[in-house]
Amino acid sequence: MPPRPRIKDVAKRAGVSEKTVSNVINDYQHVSDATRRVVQEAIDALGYRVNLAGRHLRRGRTGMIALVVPELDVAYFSELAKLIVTEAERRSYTVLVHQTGGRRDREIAALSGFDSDFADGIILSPLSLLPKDLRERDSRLPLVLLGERDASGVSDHVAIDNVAAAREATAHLIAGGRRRIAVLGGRTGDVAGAAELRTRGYREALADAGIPYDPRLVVPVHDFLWPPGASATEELLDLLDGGRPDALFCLNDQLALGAMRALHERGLRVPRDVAVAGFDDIAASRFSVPSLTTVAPDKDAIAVTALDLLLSRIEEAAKGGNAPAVERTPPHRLLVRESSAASGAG
Amino acid sequence: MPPRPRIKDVAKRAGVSEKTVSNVINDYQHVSDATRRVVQEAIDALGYRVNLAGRHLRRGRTGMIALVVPELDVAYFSELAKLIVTEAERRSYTVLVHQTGGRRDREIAALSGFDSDFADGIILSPLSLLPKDLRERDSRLPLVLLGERDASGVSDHVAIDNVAAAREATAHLIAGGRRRIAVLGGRTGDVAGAAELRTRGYREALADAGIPYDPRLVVPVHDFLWPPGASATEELLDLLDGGRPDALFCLNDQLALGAMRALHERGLRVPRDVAVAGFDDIAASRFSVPSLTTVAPDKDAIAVTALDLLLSRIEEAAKGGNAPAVERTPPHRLLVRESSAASGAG
DNA sequence: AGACCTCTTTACATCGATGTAAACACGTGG
DNA sequence: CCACGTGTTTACATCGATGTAAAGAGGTCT
Repeated sequence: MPPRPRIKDVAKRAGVSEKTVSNVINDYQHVSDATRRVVQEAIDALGYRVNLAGRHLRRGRTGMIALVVPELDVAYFSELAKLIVTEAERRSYTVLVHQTGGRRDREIAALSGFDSDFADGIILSPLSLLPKDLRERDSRLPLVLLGERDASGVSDHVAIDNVAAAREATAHLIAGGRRRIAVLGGRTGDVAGAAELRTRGYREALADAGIPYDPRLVVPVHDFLWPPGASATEELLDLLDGGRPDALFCLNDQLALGAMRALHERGLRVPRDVAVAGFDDIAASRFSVPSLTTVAPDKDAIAVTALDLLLSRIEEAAKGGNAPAVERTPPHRLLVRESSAASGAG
Repeated sequence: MPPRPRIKDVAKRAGVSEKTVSNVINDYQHVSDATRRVVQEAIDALGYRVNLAGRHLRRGRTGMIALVVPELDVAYFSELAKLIVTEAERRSYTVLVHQTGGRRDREIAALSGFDSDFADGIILSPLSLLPKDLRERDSRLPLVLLGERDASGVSDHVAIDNVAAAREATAHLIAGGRRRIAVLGGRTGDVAGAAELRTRGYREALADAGIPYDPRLVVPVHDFLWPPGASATEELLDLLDGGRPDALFCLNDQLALGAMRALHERGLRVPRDVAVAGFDDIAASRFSVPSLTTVAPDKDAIAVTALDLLLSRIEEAAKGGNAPAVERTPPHRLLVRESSAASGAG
C-alpha cells in the first residue's frame, strides 16, 4: 500500500501550489470554483486527510482540551465527562482525559498541562487543590475549574451554589418531620471544598429551623463511594442516648446508596425509619429501591458553561488578552423521590 | 511574561548544540555527565518543556491512543475507561476519548481515526459495526476491538467468552430451581454481537437442563439501561397462561437494576418471587437492594490486554510489520449475590 | 493606452524537535 | 607516530501545513 498522501501530492496531482490546496482545505474565501473543484477531486482521489501534527506545529494550537477528573468511574464524573466530550466534539475539539485520583500532586501537575503544552486548555475538577496552588501556578494555559470553590479568584470557575443546595435538601428533610439529621461526608473547616460548603448549607438549614447542631452527626468519609457510605451509617446507628439519626443527608449519591444498603441490612426501612437524601442525581438514583431524593446540578449547563468559558479563554489567549477571572453558577434543583417521604409520627 | 522557551534557547544558554539538548531530553546514551548536567541546569532554569507538536511531526507518532466507546456514562464503559486511561498513562500514553452513541456511522469513522491521523492507535468498543465494515476498512491504523466478536479475523480482538459466561449464569438460575427464565436484552440472529452470543449461552444452558425454549421469554431492548429493563419486565409480567418468568437473566446490570425496580413496583420480591442475574459487575450492583448476582468480566485483564496488543501493534506498524490478527479471551466469573438465592418451593 | 482595483494564486520561510551522517576528541595497539 | 576504534558532539535536512507578502490575471475608469 502506498504511503499516506501529503498536501504536496495533492498539489502535484491537481496542478496547483501546495498553498492553494491548503486554502481549499481551510475554506479560504478567494479560491475560484474551478480550482476548488479540481483540488477537491485530487483530495478525494488520493484519500488525502490533513496531518494534524503538521497543522498543530504551524498553528500553535492543537484543537484538544484536557479534561481532568478524580476518577472516571465515579458516576458524577463519568456523566459530566460524557457531556463535555459530546459538547467539545460539537465545537470541533477533541478531549484528552486524565485522572488524578483526587491526589493533590496530580492536580497541581494538571494546572500546567502535565508537563507538556499539548492541550489548548484544561478543565479541572479538583478535590485536594489548595488556593495557594492556584496562586502559585505559573502557567498561562487557559483553565476552567469545576465544582470546587476557587477561593483565589485566579481562574474561571463553574459550580452550583453548594451552600444553597445543601440548605434546601436539609430543609426538605426537616419539613418531613426529621430532627436528627446526619451528614455523611460532611466536613467543617475553612477549606472551601464541596464537602465544607454543603455542610455549611446543612447547618444554616438547622439554624433556620431552630434545631441544635450536633457534631456527632457530621461524619467525614474518605471516599465518596458506597462502602464508606455504608460504614458511616453503621457508625451512626450505634450512637446511643437518642443520638441515632432519623435522616441521612449524604453528600453524594453513592454514599446515599451505600447508606441505604446498610440501613437495609440493619432491618431499618427507608423512608419510614430513616429518610435519605443524596447529592448529584446520578442515573442510578432514579432506579434504586427506594428511589433516592437528591440535589440535581444542571450538568448540561455545567458542561456547556465550562466549554464556553474555556474556548473563549483560548481565543483570548491567542490574542494576548487577559481578562479577569469569571465565576459562573449553574442552576440546581431538589428532586424529591421515595427515600425522603415524610415520617409518619414525627 | 516571556514566551515559552524552545530547545534553541536551552542550547544557547547551555552553550551546546540543539541536538545535544535533544539527546539529553531523550536520554541518549552517549552524553557526558558534564554536558548532561549543564543542559539539565539550563532546562530547569528556563522551565523548558518539550513541544509535543514539534516532536510529533518529526517522529510521526503522537503518543496518544483513541478510546472509542458507545457512551461514557454507561457504567461498564466508564469503569473500563478508567482502567484504560490509568494503564495507558503508566505506559506514557495519553488517551483521547470519543463516543459513538452506538451508531454505526460513528463506529465506521472510528475505524480510520475519525478522518485524522491523530492517534497512534485505536481501541474501539463497537455496538453496531458489521463484519463487512471491518473487512472494507482501508486504514492501517493499529486497532483493537473490544467486546464484540470480530467475525472477520481482520483485527485484534479482546472479549470474554460471552457464550460460556451466559451459560454459567443461566445454569446457576436453573440450579436454584428456576424454570421460566427470561432474557432481557436477548437477541437471536446471526450477527455475532454480545447480545446474540449471550443469548446463545442461555439457550445452551436450557438445553443442558432439558428445559424447553420459549421465544416469548427473549425480550430485545433498545438501550442497555434502566428504563428498558423496567419496561421489558412489565411486559414479561403481563404474560398470561403460566408464561410468567420466575427468573430474569439480564444482559447487563443496568437492565437488571431497572428490572428489580419494576418488580418492586409490582410488589414482587427478589429473589423469592423472581430471581435476577445481570452481566458486567458494575460497582452499583454490589450495593443494590438486594445485591445483584452478575457475571464479572475481568476488566483489569481486558484493559491490560487491549493495551498490550495495541502497543505492540503500534511498534510493529512502525517497523512495517503485519502479523495476523490476534484473539484474546480474558477470564470472567459468576458472582452470586442475594438476587438469585434458590427459590423456596421450586 | 495606462493607471489602478480586485480577485486568485504562488514562492518561501517558518513552526520545534530529531534522525543522519559526519566531525571531533581521546585512547590504544601496532 | 599513525591508523583505527570508541565515545561525544554538531551541522543540516526534514517531518507537513500554513502565514506572509508579493506576483499574476483580469477588469474598469479616465
